Amino acid sequence: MIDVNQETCCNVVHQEAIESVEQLELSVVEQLSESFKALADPTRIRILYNLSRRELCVCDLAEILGMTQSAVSHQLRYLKALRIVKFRREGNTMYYTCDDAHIIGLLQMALDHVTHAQGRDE
Amino acid sequence: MIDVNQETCCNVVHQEAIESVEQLELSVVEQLSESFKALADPTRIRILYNLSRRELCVCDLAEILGMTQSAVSHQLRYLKALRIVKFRREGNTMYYTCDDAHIIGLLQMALDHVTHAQGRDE
DNA sequence: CTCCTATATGAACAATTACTCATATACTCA
DNA sequence: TGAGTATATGAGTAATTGTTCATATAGGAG
Repeated sequence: MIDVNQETCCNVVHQEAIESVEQLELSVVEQLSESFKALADPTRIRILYNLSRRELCVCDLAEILGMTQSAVSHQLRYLKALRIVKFRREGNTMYYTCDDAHIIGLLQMALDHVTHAQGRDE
Repeated sequence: MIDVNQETCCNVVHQEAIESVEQLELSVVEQLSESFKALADPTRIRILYNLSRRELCVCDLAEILGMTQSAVSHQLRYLKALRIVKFRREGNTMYYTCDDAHIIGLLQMALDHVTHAQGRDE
């Protein structure tokens, strides 16, 4: 069965191959990329790593990361919007934590790979 | 012990808190973000998902994704540079696969979370 | 109330990104 | 050789992103 309507590219589309993989729903793909985007930036990785180990205030994070309070605060806002970090107020000070098992799991899994698979094939 | 030299932010840096978390090496953080960046784009997620299930040519991918051959080829170059996808030539046709256990593991873990934890607290 | 401090936020900007378009490359077949 | 095809790639572009700077908000101490 030679197939139809592919303006996309070439003529040698393997129809059977195309149909053999069940596609992900686009909303699922969006959710996936949302999670990975949160972890795709070095600053956010370091923030999440620290907040997964200990409750810290904005100021502590700025000191640890060697970044401005504003830069840290912007990233926290991003993570807050995704509900990845939680926070509580104590006077003027905001304390943040990360207990998102999903995100921490992804981070830990990637970390295990990087720190373990050293000196093997890659 | 009140601490020293923090021009970063406020004066209420919790020295004990800062020192309690062992920091990641920056090179490790870079490697982590490299992996997550690869998965942070919907197009790449769909490409990797398909290539983890089956060997496909550029043309098939373009058809599946409803994108131009060029766009797909650019993303494949990106993934190739990170050694996340492999390929073989058969005449004019390039067949790509993804057997990177690390990346597939991350993708699968995130996918499990999205498709499982539906209707619970998030 | 006023001043001080910790954090949040809007605007601006440079860097990066994902795509399009045109073209180059590399292979097949005659 | 030369035409045809599948893929790769460089330049250009619009959109996004991570930061800085200046300022706003909100609570505490007096």
